[in-house]
Amino acid sequence: MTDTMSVRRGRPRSFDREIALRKAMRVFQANGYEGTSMMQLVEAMGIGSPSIYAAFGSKEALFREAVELYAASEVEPAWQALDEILDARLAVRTMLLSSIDTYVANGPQRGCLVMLGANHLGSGDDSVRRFLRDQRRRYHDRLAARLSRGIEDGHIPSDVDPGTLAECVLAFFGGLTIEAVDGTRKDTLHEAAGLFCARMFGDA
Amino acid sequence: MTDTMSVRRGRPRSFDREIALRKAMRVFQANGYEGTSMMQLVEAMGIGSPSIYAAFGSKEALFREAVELYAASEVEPAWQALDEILDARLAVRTMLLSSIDTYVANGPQRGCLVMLGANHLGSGDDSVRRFLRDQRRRYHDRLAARLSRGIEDGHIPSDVDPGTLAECVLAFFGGLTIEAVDGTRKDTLHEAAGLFCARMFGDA
DNA sequence: TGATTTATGTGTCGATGATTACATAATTTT
DNA sequence: AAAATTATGTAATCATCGACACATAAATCA
Repeated sequence: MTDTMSVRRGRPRSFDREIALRKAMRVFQANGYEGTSMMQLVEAMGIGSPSIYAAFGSKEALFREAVELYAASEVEPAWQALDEILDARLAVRTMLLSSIDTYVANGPQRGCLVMLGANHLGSGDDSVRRFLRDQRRRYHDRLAARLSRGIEDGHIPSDVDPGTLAECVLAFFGGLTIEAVDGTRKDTLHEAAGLFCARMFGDA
Repeated sequence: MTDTMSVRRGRPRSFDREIALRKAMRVFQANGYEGTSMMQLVEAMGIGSPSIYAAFGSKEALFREAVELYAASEVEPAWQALDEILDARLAVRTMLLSSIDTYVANGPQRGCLVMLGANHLGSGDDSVRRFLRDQRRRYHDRLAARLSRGIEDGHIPSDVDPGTLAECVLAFFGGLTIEAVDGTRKDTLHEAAGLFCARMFGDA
């Protein structure tokens, strides 16, 4: 069959959609959803707002794409430790430590866009917050699944509910991101994460 | 000596400042700093915006007073467990469990105003965020001091740095508030906090 | 009572928010 | 080359933001 997309006609887009999205991601990461204005996006992406709306639909749709790109390119590398490392205890610890490196690494952008990207308070009908909340739920489920497997493997004592344990890890994880934006130093966060894992899972 | 305040003259204020501040606190708690508009405050407090500015100075000044009232009336009761309970392990656990009750208790207002009251992301020159960050630092210091005393008392093993331990507790605490606004049920949070304390401090 | 002081309500200010109309420019198709 | 199609930049739209000017009302002081 032929190409599913209709043939491109008319004036071609003057910018690279992926690059523009990545720049938007940086702006959102630095300022959050409500904190970034269209003007900031226009300046950072180097194109006019009509082009943004034509290419992405709306500020919220752009934000969602930016979050997905962020999840794939920034948080996923750290979380892959869960899949790659055999010992569940070491896997979780590696994930936490790598995440800390990610948050504190690139310049003024600190903190996780998934965890802190939008206002946490506000009437519950906020679709942006619901979107981020669902993302967080997925991280919880992923953690719970990995810990459950760790129990089967005998790396984690079986007297705890993996869901509860995942809740602990995710809560600690979320608090870490707040401490990161509060300016806590990387080695301090590392020490805290190390202590947390040692106590929660026993010394691996 | 006479009253330090100059004698009250002219038209007296038609509203109770404390009551109005408490109502403002509720609005801020429900919507965060950036999320609440002056119009919402006007409606909730039952007075015009000029009266608000006359009584409190600015939206930010009102927010600061609201946060202080919140800290004194909402979080302090739970944190007093740190001072009142002799065993540091039980003190911290009681503080966490009571805090959870506070967050999930009063209707739609979930989550801690000190932890989640303002955008976490944004250029660092935001005075409101700095204000909340300083509040959080004080909680860290308070935890560290209590844990340090717990080590002296022999309730907590002395092979850990109380500052690092406090960092763990505060991170977990902050993450709990995010989970609370995400809708996690109270008993789930209780179980997580119980497990966290059991693992971090040993069974008390 | 009359003068003074202070709070209130109405309405508005300039700034900024997201979104889009409109005319123009740059392509592809015929 | 002409027609059709699509993207771009400028500028406007409508809503809302925080903050305040102004005249008025209500109290205290002399």
